[in-house]
Amino acid sequence: MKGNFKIEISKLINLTETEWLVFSKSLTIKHYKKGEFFLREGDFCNYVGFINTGFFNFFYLIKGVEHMRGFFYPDNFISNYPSFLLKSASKFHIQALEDSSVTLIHRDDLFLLYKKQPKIQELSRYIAENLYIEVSEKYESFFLKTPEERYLSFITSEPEVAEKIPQYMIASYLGITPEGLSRIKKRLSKK
Amino acid sequence: MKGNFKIEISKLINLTETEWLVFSKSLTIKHYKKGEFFLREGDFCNYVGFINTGFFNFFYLIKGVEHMRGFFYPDNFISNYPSFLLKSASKFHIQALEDSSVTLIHRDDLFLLYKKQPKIQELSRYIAENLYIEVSEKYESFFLKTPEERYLSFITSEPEVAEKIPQYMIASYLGITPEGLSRIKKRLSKK
DNA sequence: CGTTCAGTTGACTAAGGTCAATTCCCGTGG
DNA sequence: CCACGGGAATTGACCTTAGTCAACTGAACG
Repeated sequence: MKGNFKIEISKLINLTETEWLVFSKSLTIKHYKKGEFFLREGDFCNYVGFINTGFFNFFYLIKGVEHMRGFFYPDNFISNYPSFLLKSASKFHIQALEDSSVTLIHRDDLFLLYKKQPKIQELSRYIAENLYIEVSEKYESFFLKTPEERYLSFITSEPEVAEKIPQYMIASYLGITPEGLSRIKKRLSKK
Repeated sequence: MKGNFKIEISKLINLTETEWLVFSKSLTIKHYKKGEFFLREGDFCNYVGFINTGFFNFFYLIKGVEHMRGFFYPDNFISNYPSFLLKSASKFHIQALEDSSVTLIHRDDLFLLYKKQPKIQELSRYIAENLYIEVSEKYESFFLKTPEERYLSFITSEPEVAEKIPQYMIASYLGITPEGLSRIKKRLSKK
């Protein structure tokens, strides 16, 4: 619940008890049933969330085909950050794969806090920096690895995810077809 | 020169003249000859730069093969931001493709400024956010496009770059071999 | 003129995509 | 408890694309 959020935040910035109280006034908690959408394509993302419990994925829907692009786990932030920052329409969907609980803050409240509390600005800087580092690494590894290598590093680095999602989602996440992944697995099992 | 830097910065944050003076005390200008390195693999990136004039690229060197990953233009920031932030060794090279002039700030000075001037923190938040948005888009388009489509969108969206770099660099940037690009061009010319 | 290196072309190979058929798995209902 | 239905996963046949390696062309430069 909110406890976890506070713990994670305090790893990034030091808020006094009063600062925390001010901050937490802008927070709300929302629950999502499995299958519900945090955000739909075309919508504007007005919130940044922190996942207390549950699990989300995000995907592009192009010509009827879902292109899985990533996952959001507990103790991490969830948002379409480009849409959130640029106030632009989202190009992808974010959907709950399990019943989930998310702590939300609205863009307007966050931007107000930047002025009142410089530490919140520092927090957002950390978040953006970490997001950047994360996506950079994904980007680079995508270039430098074959689908087979991506599959191997996926199941070893994120086994929890790999176990709880169906294989066609994994395939899509790796940028290949279900048939392709099936063959890769077969090939690997022969080694 | 520094003028341009000031103009670009003032698009992002409003600094008073005195704030600017404090800020600019941390800045130095460095010149790079064509071929010189802004950063080498294995080095620690201790600076963020702003390109006044010139042109840089960055690439991974893996088993003797250069993997071109991107370019830095005038009026933009240049750094290996993950290395800069995490104080980790750079995994790639950044090299000047032309004689260049860069305005630099050292990590220590920047971090000090965060405490003295909250606006600088805001600046860094903007920068990180923009970097994130940029690399996210590149990442997504890489997934959703074939090499041929990537080539077409590259030459239409960045014609200046496409014209001034040799074709084997373009191929590497698109994630294909020079031969592959040669065939793509041939295929396209037949249409 | 040669030398050099980027770019092209050809022959061959391997990896995935596509489409269709089949099998597997699991939940539901008789 | 078993039979059935439907989606997920696998398999096979065939195709397309890019990789690899080697040969060749062409332009730049001494």
